Amino acid sequence: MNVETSLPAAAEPDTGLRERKKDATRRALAERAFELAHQRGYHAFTISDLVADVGVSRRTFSNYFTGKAEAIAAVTDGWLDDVLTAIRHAPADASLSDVLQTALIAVARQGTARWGALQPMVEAQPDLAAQMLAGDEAVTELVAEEVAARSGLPTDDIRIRLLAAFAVTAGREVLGRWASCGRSEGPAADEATLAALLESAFSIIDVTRLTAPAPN
Amino acid sequence: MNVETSLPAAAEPDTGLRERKKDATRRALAERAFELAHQRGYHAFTISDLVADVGVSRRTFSNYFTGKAEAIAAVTDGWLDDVLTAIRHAPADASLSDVLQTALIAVARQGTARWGALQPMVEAQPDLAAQMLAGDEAVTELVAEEVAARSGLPTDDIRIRLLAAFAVTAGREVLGRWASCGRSEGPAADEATLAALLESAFSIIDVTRLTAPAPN
DNA sequence: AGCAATTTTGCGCATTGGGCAATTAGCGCG
DNA sequence: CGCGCTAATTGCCCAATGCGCAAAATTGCT
Repeated sequence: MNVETSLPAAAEPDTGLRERKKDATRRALAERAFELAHQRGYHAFTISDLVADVGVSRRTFSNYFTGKAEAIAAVTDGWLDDVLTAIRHAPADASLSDVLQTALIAVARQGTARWGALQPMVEAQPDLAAQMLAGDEAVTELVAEEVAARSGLPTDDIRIRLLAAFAVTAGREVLGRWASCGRSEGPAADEATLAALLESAFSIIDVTRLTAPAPN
Repeated sequence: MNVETSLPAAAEPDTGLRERKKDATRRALAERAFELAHQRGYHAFTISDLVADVGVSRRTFSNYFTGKAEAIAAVTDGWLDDVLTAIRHAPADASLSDVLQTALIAVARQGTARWGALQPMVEAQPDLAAQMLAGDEAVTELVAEEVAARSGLPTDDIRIRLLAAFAVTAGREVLGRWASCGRSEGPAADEATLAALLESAFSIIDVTRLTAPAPN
């Protein structure tokens, strides 16, 4: 439809009222779905309840999401941008490992509160878990592109893809542990714990050999 | 309801007719679901069609699977056992990296044919993709236990878990590329390609520092 | 204001997931 | 062999879902 290449459009590709309204409904639906699931329980409310609360028709919901799980999972939509911009803004001479860790710290700071409530739901509802996992795939794809651009290797290099996948998985795992266990100490100790977890996680990967070409 | 429902291929804790019949029905449903999805397309048949083919009631299907996706995904149930036994039977002095690669080779040999047909379906149907991803989580858990036992580290060591997750992801990725691209050469060349892919994949991880304890 | 594009909505329907109770089929035991 | 016991299958049912379709409402642009 639109030729994106000629437009700068860095910040706001479309500030029209239309887009903003669409965004608003989408956000409202996702937000309320999350809240309802958090308070009443995942199965304790129907899509009809949700749309009644938000003030749109039952049919409109289906225009935005295919189901309850997708709506709830959408509350994490913003986190992706944080990760990507964090990667882009990283100094050019930093190691890939450090870049990814920094990016994960960024998203952890902002997303912990939500994750604390989301994590138990995800673990209890296979529906939601599957949805989140599927979302991770998309995130991995985008992270892989960033990492590829930074490393100069092709996007479909298997190592790039696996590195991105690792980063995403590590992020989820670290965030989960951080949100659930280190809640007793102060914020300073929390930051230290987070960094330690990340370092431990990334200690099993080695990106120093990422210059040679790959077979596929 | 994930682990216990997988099909016991190697060991048979219960050889009663009852269990064997249950296994048979489950297998038949999964198998036929896969076939139908393969031939007609994922959305081109209903559960009612499926049960009519297999010869059980509509209600019985729901006793085994929660949906079409779960049934189809169940055709890969056996692969898990191959991976686990491969890990267990590996020599005690082999490096973790090698052990995992060998295990993946084992499952690749047996599962390629199926995967060749499954892969496109999974990519086209988000339903299925989510289901497979969710299954990977269960597999990761079991692999993590094996790896933990072998390395002497606790199962919930974050590095163990991430290593297992990496292995599973790498397996999926390598298997996918291997099944889709290297189909022109002979079987010997295929084996070489597979080994090369695996080596490339595992080149980004480093398990030499896995002796020190982890913070969490 | 007026027209085109897009979104929202109401209606309807095939499909689904699962609770419940009745029926059937393996299994152990005397 | 017959007889309970347990576990699995089935039919019946209904709330909930996902989505196609066309009408109505809203926004963008001139």
